[in-house]
Amino acid sequence: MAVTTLDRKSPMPLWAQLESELQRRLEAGEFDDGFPTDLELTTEYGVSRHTVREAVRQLNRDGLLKRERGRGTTVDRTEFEQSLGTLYSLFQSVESTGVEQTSRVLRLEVVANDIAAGQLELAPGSELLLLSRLRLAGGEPLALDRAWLPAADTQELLTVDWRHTALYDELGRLGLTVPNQGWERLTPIVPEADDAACLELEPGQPAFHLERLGSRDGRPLEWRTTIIRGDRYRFVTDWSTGARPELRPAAIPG
Amino acid sequence: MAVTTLDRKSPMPLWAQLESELQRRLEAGEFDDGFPTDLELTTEYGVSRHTVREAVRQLNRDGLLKRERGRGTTVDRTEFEQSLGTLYSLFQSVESTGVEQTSRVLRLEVVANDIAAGQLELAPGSELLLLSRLRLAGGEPLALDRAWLPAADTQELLTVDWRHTALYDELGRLGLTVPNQGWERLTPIVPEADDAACLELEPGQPAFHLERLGSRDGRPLEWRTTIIRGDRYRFVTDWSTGARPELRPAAIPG
DNA sequence: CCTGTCCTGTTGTCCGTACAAATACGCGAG
DNA sequence: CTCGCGTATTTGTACGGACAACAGGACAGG
Repeated sequence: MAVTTLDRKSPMPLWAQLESELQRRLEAGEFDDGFPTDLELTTEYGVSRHTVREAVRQLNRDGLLKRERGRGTTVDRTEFEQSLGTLYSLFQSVESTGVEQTSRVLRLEVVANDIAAGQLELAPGSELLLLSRLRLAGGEPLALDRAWLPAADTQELLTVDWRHTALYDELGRLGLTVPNQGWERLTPIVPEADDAACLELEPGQPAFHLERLGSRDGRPLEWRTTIIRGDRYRFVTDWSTGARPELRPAAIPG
Repeated sequence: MAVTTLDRKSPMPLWAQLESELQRRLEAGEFDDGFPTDLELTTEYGVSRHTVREAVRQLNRDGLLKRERGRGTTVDRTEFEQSLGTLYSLFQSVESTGVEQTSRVLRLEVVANDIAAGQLELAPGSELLLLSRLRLAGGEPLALDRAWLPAADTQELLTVDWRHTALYDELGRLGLTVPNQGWERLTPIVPEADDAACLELEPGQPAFHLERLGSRDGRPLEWRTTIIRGDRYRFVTDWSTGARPELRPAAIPG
């Protein structure tokens, strides 16, 4: 183990070098059983505690670490989930109200869909795994979720019991690639008649339409469209000064 | 001016007290002609430079200040606008495409509206100033905007030429109170027939409905509802790890 | 007038120290 | 065994100093 990877003659500040070094070791999983204390890092790298704190402060700000006075510094494993975007926060916010969420699988099969294939950068007519679920919150329909994945290497997903689990959790559990970046797009729509019936919406009632592409290092892995009931779930943002504007879905009681 | 507003026996850290104090003075406009240097603040408040930097660091992180080595610390006047939420970023993003924005005033009069009065915490039947505008981008309808303000003290707004100006700009220009906090709520709707006609939307087409309450120090000042064409403007968020998810409207070309 | 140099002011980085506050843990009393 | 207390550990806060990096102005020389 090289302990002195810090170059005092480098134009890059010491704390920045230390930050990169610690992030590298974090991603390598070296600190899964406890992060070093400030004192340990000062002796290990031969820098002052001030420098250590400056480096750790950045990692703490990015949500990779959680520091607690008296307890020490720990690795925050929730960071990735927090960055999963609108869809994740929707189900998260519903769950935080204490309402139980379940899924009813409508379709789980290999299909062809040229729109999804195009988003996944596959040839038209490529075989795709379609997972179509109706998501319920407390027994009431919440959203209609369709996810397309390349059929290659995802055959194991066909045997999963999807009623109480999340797609990414299953991908990780089966050792498949989990997206680490992507984008989402939100539009208002009036659902098709059959979709509206699924969601128990009156015909002609509007809803949110969320499209989502999940990728791993730039390679598309998952195309998803979600229709969210607009009468029971809204997006709310506080823009009080100081707090960053952040849209998060809010369940409407009743 | 009391210079020593810092209480060393308070449980709140010195740097946090200093941060609040500086933010107050910032909003009061005291530093419009230059922000003090670290050294000046240390002598003025009798704390170490470390404490000053910790306080200023927060303000810097929130985007209120911009520090530059050798040059000094300056007030970043773009921050407030950046925190104005969805509505601001909508018009901002449209403007960034180079398309010219204009407004056509539909109504500008004193009315009574119990929903708006309730949001503004006024008695039902209170007199409100209603500013109803159709917002155009490049000649095409973009949004239908209705703003209600307490009629008291806002009579001057009746004489403004609203075609090329923003509500908050006019409030500031006339010396009236400008909101500094608030919230927004986004839902999907199918606009009423006459609203749809205004926006040149086919009947039955969905749109975004944005409701907004702007306040000053907790006192409601402005209730606004905006209907945004959903076929030409969407909310897009990137959730690549590291970058915070941020919804911003995206104009759809064509 | 233009240019390069020096000087000054300002923020960034880095070191040292000390105490406070919160938690974890061992140990003795009951 | 359980509870409470004191001690050790760990991070937060706050002080001090020193030098480096950078921007900008003053100034001499061409």
